[in-house]
Amino acid sequence: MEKKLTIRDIAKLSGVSASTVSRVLDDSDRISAETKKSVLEVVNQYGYKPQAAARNLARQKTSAIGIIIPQNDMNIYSSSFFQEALHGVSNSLSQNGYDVLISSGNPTELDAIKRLISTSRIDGIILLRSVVNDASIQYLTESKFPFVLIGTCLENPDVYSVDNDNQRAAYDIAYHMYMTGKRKMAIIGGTKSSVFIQKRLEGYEKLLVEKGLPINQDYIKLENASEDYGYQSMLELLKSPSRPDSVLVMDDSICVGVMKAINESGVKIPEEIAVACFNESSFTKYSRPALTTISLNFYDLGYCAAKTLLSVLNNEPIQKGCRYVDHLLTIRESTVSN
Amino acid sequence: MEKKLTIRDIAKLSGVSASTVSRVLDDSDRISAETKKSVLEVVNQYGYKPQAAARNLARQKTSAIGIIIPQNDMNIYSSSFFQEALHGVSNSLSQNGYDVLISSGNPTELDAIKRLISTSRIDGIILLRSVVNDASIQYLTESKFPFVLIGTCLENPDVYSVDNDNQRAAYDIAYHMYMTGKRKMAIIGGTKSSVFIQKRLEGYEKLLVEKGLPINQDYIKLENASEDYGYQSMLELLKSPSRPDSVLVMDDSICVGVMKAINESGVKIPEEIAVACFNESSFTKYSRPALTTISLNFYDLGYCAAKTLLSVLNNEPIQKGCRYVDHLLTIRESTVSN
DNA sequence: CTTAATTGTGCAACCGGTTGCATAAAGTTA
DNA sequence: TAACTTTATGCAACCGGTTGCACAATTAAG
Repeated sequence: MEKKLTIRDIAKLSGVSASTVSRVLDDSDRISAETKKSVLEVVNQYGYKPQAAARNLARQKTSAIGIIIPQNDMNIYSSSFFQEALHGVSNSLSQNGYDVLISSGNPTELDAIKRLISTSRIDGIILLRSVVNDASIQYLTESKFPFVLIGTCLENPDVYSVDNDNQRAAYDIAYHMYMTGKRKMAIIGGTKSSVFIQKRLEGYEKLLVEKGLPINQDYIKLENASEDYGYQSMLELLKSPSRPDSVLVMDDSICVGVMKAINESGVKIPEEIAVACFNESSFTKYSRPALTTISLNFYDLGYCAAKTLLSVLNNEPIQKGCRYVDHLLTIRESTVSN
Repeated sequence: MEKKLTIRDIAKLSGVSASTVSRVLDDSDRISAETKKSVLEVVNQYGYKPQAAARNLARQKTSAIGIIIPQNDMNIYSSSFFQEALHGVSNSLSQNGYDVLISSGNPTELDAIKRLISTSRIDGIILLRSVVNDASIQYLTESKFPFVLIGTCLENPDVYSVDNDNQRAAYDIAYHMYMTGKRKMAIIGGTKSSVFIQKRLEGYEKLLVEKGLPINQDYIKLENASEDYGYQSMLELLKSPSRPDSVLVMDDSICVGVMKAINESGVKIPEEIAVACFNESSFTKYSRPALTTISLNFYDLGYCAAKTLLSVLNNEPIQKGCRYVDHLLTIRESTVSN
């Protein structure tokens, strides 16, 4: 590694002062066109890049944002969630000269956040969430540190958040079922205490109401998110006198149990019962029949969250509260016979 | 956010000079015990933390290392690979006051690396790799920038790398097969051009040789890594006059095809044929029967790579070349009948 | 009791950028 | 041509830490 050039070296080489070089790199309009050109030539020739630490110190901002690596207990999301979201965040931010700093939440997430903030390493933070209230959100809100939430829309309109539209997603998948002739839809898995499950239930019910279908409480199985709960609930539904003709499952892991129950009882998919579930995974792709899924676009979530955070940091006027990104309905054999 | 305290504020509050505070925080031995105590009191009381940018500038190091987010084409690894490795890296580094900076390889990985280096944002880099030679490694080697490789052991002993012991892993799984009475083992999936597949083949053959079993070239199906290749290869083996009694599959996604072939032909697992594969995933856990797997410990990979990099950065004497971390054999129904 | 060695602390320069303000040069206006 | 803007650039201070060196205070040695 040869010696690093400083801004004063570049200044000397182009016959101007350091301040002029600095302004050229900032594309200030107080510098003449010729000066800009000649300085940029030198800058490019030597591949000069301002040193981040010096710049950050002078500007009193870090040009970095922080993210905490989620523990794997975010089981509502597919495992590629984090990686894809990160790509989105990183692409959006690097276009604007920002870095992304990550930290495992060690020992706790809140500790990690405090550490990043207190050493002035980051200007803002992006949080991945499935719950509404927790210590980190409260801390950030109180300290007025800029942050954006991914994965949960808060009631609080002062908190910026980016989420998938769970209500719309459930509605879309129910609509698809309806269009393939299904009229007796069940919904399985997850607990009503989660906000995103509530939203999905709303979407499901919205379609039923719109189409004049009855809301049958026996078809709503939302007490637990385990594979076994999926298995047991599906068995019950299959034995019931008014067996549903379609089922929406809230997660692919729960769907493993659901499929097991259906296969064991020899009921035909999708003719006798159609199956669709949330979250794409190797199971949904490789299952026989392959499963129709609603997959959430994690890249966009990250990209949009980063954009939002940038706007906040630049004090740009921006709509407060929650914004939604699109989801993707992948139709496979489990809902459409070929 | 109230005004940030500087080191001079703390100095004033504790009645010493800024340099003394700085030295106290560095635990320098040229400061008396009493002074340390009284300064630390003030520091703790106000929660003072030195500002990273200023410290980095003065010390001429960034206390940060970089990682490029892999594209999802690292299909040899389970999808939790990155996340777990990152946890390992982050935990190891944050204990030593280092930050982890990530970047999507945009537009290319090499560009991302050059950007991070040229702005002096990082002191070192950790690369995730499945191939031996590429532009990034070459660039880093030539510019003598400190880096550690995860996932590939290079021939070049000047490059530090951390990897799973693929040879040992294949040996272990073959040993397990042998101990359950299997004598005719096949090995399926992946191409011999990958270093890690070669290593696994070596481990497989090592066991056969040790136990005095013949190496049957017909049992070695290493031309392709697709699900379909797994399906076709397994069909062939099943139809063969000397049908194997066990099969090691190089990846869980390939194993999807293998399982499909076995199930279609009605052959019993594990009695007639035992199945084991590399990489844990929802498929291997939820498959019926559940699959015996070798899972690589990604957290340890990251942790060990970070430790290695830290040693390099601190010029500590350290064994050059490659080091291995342990893997985990998870025995399930597909190799042991209950 | 003087001199030398040791220990603890402060001064001030430095890291490499940025930016308010002063000023020289060029352009306008009367 | 004098007075007034406007435009382009440089000076120097500043961001908030770190660290070599000087020096005062204390202890040890002669």
